[in-house]
Amino acid sequence: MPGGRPRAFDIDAALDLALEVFWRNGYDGTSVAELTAAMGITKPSLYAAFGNKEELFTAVLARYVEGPGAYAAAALDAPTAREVIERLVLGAVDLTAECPGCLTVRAVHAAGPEAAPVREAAVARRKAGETALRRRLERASDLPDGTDAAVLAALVHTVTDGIAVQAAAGRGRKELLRIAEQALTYFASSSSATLNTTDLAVSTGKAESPKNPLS
Amino acid sequence: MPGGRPRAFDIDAALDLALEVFWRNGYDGTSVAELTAAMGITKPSLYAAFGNKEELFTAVLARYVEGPGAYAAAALDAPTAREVIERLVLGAVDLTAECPGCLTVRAVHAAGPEAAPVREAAVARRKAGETALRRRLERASDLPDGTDAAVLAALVHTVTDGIAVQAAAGRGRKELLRIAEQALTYFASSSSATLNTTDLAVSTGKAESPKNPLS
DNA sequence: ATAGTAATGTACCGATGGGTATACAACTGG
DNA sequence: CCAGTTGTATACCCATCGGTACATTACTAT
Repeated sequence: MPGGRPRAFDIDAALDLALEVFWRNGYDGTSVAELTAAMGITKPSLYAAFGNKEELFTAVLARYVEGPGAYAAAALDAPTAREVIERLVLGAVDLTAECPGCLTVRAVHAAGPEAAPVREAAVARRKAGETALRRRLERASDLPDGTDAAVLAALVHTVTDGIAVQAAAGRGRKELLRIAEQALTYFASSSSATLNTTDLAVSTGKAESPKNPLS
Repeated sequence: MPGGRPRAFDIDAALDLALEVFWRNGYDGTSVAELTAAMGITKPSLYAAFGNKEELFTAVLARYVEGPGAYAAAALDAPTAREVIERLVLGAVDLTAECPGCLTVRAVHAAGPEAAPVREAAVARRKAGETALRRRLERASDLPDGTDAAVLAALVHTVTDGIAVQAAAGRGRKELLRIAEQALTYFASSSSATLNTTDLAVSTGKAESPKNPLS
């Protein structure tokens, strides 16, 4: 029954353009004027279609995980835990090398009380991804017995976050790749060398751990 | 010759107060009004003493590395590479757990052309720290032969960056510590298990891409 | 045709951003 | 006491911020 003037732009295409801007400049580093310029629409159109800047960002975030971030979900389908981790880490390099920085890493750093919903949305997305990884690792058969899947998932996440920061700090793709490979070498060496009884290395079985020498 | 009215506040104390604000909100998330409020001075005093917001930030950055960030330089004095790395990683936990996020990580994400000098200053500081670590690792005797000190230094830096992001994303100190310990376990296991190049860990050269499906 | 609806373009809103002009207050050397 | 100098306080500058009012345009249903 409803008529009305038809929208003169494609919602998803506009979201992709907005994504690019948010990706490069972060949430609070992006102005609505920049968004409308990039999207090729006017402010009233933006507000009519997406509500406001914050809602637009959460829509962009959803498109991000289904688009550029889809590799992460796909990585979980790899046959072994090691390959899952490898795909995640190398995928992080590809993702952040092409356009420095990671949308959720930037979003987590959004400042100010008015950006709180944005931070929370980003944290929720990150948590969901990490939980999925943890579940996948729990089902894995190629990890040493006693491996704490939650901690390992968090560590992998930490490494990919670090890669994103390194990319944002100007590190080029080649360097990022070497860092990623080095990290994977460490992961793999532990994974295959469970019996590699080194003096202090193998606390793998226990959550008990090295002591903290710092305050 | 020169007289003049004496400054009514202490420069270093003011810098510390500014540091706290920048730390919590990042460079472009912090307004001059917030700064003056926190520092207990007026805008003209701030501009007279520090030049402008950007110069104030670089001064704060210098104080950061000599203050809260001093643990990083001190860590290099540890007797072994392993202990150096341990101190750096655990130090990152302490640093970022108390006040979520890392000043330089945030600064690297500062947006806009006018923040370019800030980004560059942060990148320079980070690079200097990493170079110092690399030099220290080159002198170490407890690393496997053939270890690439530059890559290892970059990886450690990547992990500490990741920890900062995790802290900013709301991870608590206890969790951060477990992640850090897990990372150290991997480092240690390889450190004794020389060049444990496992079969597959390296799909290396391939730029096989998750690829960005969006325009 | 005409009524109803929804998107568009222009032009604007108050609030806040970084930064400053100007007048005054507090110190120094003569 | 006075000139020179330098920090402080009030009050203001313009640009930009996120968000909107309003009149207009383009469509559907009757």
